[in-house]
Amino acid sequence: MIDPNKKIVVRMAPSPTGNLHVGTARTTLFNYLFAKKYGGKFILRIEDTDKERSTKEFEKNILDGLSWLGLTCDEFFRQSERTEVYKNYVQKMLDNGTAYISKEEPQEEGQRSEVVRFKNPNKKIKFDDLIRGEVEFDTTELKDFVIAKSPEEPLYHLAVVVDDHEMGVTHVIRGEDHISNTPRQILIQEAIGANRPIYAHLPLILDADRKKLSKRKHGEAVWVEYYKNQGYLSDALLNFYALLGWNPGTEKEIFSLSELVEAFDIDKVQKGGAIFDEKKLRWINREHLKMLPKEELSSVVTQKILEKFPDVSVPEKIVDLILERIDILSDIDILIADGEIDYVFMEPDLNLEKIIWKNSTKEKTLEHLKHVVKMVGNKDGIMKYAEEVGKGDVLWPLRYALSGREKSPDPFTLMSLLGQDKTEKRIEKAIKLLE
RNA sequence: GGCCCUAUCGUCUAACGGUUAGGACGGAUCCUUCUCAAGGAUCAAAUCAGAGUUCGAUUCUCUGUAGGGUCACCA
Repeated sequence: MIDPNKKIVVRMAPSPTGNLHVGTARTTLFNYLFAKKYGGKFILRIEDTDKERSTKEFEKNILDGLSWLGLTCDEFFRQSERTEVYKNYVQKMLDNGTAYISKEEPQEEGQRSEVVRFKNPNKKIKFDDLIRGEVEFDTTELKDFVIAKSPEEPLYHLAVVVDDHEMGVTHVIRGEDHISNTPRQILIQEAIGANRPIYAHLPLILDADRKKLSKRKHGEAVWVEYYKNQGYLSDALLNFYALLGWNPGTEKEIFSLSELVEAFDIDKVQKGGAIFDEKKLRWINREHLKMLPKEELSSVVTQKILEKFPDVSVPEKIVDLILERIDILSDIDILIADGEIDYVFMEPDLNLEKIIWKNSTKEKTLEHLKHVVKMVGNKDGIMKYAEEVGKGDVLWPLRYALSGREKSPDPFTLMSLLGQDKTEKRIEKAIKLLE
């Protein structure tokens, strides 16, 4: 299937009419993986022939997003800078009769009274799709479609075919929503004498209702930027995109980008659409978070804590504690906002009823705390005592005295987080409350 | 509606035409220092339907059904 003697050239051709979409990012990844796997070239081409809808802001968002993801291209083009090239091809087609100037009745504002139409030979087009196998269309129903508003203003199909030809693109890997564009583009290739690239149409990413992901319905959640802002790691996102429609043929699920390149095989790409499951994405992100260097996570955590508690010193040990409770970086904000770790930096307010474990008594609890406060730092001693008199009776009030919370890490973790002084102080406070 | 694509647990998916149809996410239950979290273990959970080919179909063929994509002077 892959000819080792022929250099592979793929391209990603996003249109800057919106922010970087997750579907675009996924398709880019597959192009990137395919190119890197076989030592090919990966071209990024901005398809901004639609001057009305394309903006520099969107282009920047797409470029920034791809670079954040680490999907770097080998060559870069912008269609708006290539109008001369298209003009030549339009002229060529006009000259050889595969296209003609057509008089039109403008139906909408901005429409021309003259456009360039393709002279449709009305034939059957058959092509081999790397993923789907043989696909056949009858192009008759396409009629003489418009390929340019004017020789200076090419439309999508023309520009794509010309560029893929000029840039030597060997493989067109794109979303399945383009499959019905393929016969049109093959027709144009034949008209200009271009080689036909090998096509591979990727299954779509679907929402929970099995529909194409749309901005209208899902808002910002269709943008890569949204996931970046949520605190997803770029490698985790890439890992997740790859598993949507592809599998390594092994049971390995967590991959770095370079591991994906290594494992990638286009023959293992699925045909059916795949639902975007954020739960699985969160899990993948957590797995990547666990592999992150400690210092990196530590600096993020520290920074977020200092936003709420400006002058505290942040204990190193808190990073592990937080890592256990989060899937994505923004979960840290939630943890902090909910006061889940306030006890580390502030003396908690204690509630008399809550200090006492289940059906224990005030007297017993007081006795236990008085005993334990003398053993701070001696974990074995406390455990031994707790086992003698009843674990819950000792550990619950101890933990509550330190955290002021019904749910928290265990008392020994708390003690090491707080240090001896604070620990003793808090237990004394609980004792006072009980007396 | 026309054309095209697709069809294995709820989800992502594995399975030379021969498996007790496997794994992962999520869920449930249990264990693990009192609670939580994390971790571990166990369990539930699928071949869209009907024909055909075959000694034998998840796998090949056909039909049906369902879902999706696409039908611009957008890309």
